[in-house]
Amino acid sequence: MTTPRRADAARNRDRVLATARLAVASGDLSLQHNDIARRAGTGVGTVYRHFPTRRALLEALAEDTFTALLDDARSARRHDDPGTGVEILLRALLTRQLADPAFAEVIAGEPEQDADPGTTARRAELGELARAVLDDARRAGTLRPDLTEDDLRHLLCGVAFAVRIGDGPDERADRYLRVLLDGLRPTPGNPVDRRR
Amino acid sequence: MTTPRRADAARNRDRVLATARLAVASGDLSLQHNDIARRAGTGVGTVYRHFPTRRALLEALAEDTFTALLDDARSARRHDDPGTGVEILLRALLTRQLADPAFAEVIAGEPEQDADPGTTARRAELGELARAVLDDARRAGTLRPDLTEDDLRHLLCGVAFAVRIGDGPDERADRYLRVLLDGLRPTPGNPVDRRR
DNA sequence: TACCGAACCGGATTGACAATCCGCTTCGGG
DNA sequence: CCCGAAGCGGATTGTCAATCCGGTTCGGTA
Repeated sequence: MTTPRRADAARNRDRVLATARLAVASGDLSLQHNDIARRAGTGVGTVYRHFPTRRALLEALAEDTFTALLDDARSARRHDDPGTGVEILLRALLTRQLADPAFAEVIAGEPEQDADPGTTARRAELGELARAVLDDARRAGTLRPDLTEDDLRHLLCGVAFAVRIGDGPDERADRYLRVLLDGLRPTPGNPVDRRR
Repeated sequence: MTTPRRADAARNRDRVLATARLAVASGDLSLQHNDIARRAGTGVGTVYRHFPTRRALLEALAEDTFTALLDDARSARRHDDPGTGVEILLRALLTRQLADPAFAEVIAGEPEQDADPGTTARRAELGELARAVLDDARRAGTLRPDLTEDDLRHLLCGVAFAVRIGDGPDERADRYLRVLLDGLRPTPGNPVDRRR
């Protein structure tokens, strides 16, 4: 499923992908096969053959961003101060989502058995990296202990959602992220449970 | 648009609404007019007449929850301790969304000129109540000053989104909400700006 | 009660879009 | 150069959205 054997097939796949990317960039996330086929100058069948599903198309579109995020995560892990590592990781997770709506949709979904193997692998690697970064931070006492890496993924998808609502995808991202980061400290005020 | 003049019209409207509510309760948020008409035992035309739009239907479905939330907000405002007021308000905003997906969708959207007057009014009142509650809290120093009531609405829609992702809409809601509430304090650690 | 115009009903119909399937074309290894 | 496999395209079928109008029902009035 990565790259077709025949040259013309590869060419077509690229054209479709480019067209789809263009559509997303222009704010159209619907990714309708018929539409893309017409714009790409291919038959509908061709689009369906390469990407049997909207989700398949999304995942292909998100691949680059996902890979870039893995790099971000690795550099977060490499960082000496665990608190900063967490901040780098989460900020990257937010930024990448805002920059690439296709990626945002992919990462917000739960892993599925029919996802393409590449996406599944990347997802797994991200999970491991995140767990490592978070473990360090918890050990260092910079992070409340009751949140898993999936919780944080969910929360950051939530923040991305919050930023997308309303107009002006401006500095709100920073503001919202700061709120979240502050909330991640181990129960500020009193050490264990601060219930009113 | 509230209630039709003729008795049969009112009856039909109620039947459609009840059917739609049932569909949503069963997890189907698509609210397809044809489908609802069939299940409600009316013609499609009838459904379209009463609710010209999916959004109109959503808003009608959300009305009760929205009204209940206004009560919540009033009681939050009535509370003596501003910090607790905020917590009550935000917890209600989250809980109501999780309990009523139709309401969640309505409140996540920005106000539109073609929204029904009732919804617009409720939205405005909620805005005023929230602003009051937040102002009190800011004056009392319990709340960071750089967040408007819209920011908080956005953030809580984000948290609701985060909770909906993944399975088990269980205790995650509490956990996520606590993180947010902690993050809302005026820059814990140092008073003004704590940028590492 | 009987009448009548307005309000309402229903579903046939038109149109947009999803997804498949198969006869034809093109590729590229031998 | 040949030929089987791989790929192509779009006609076609099915699903659903949305409208429109001839027929029906309501309820105010005399």
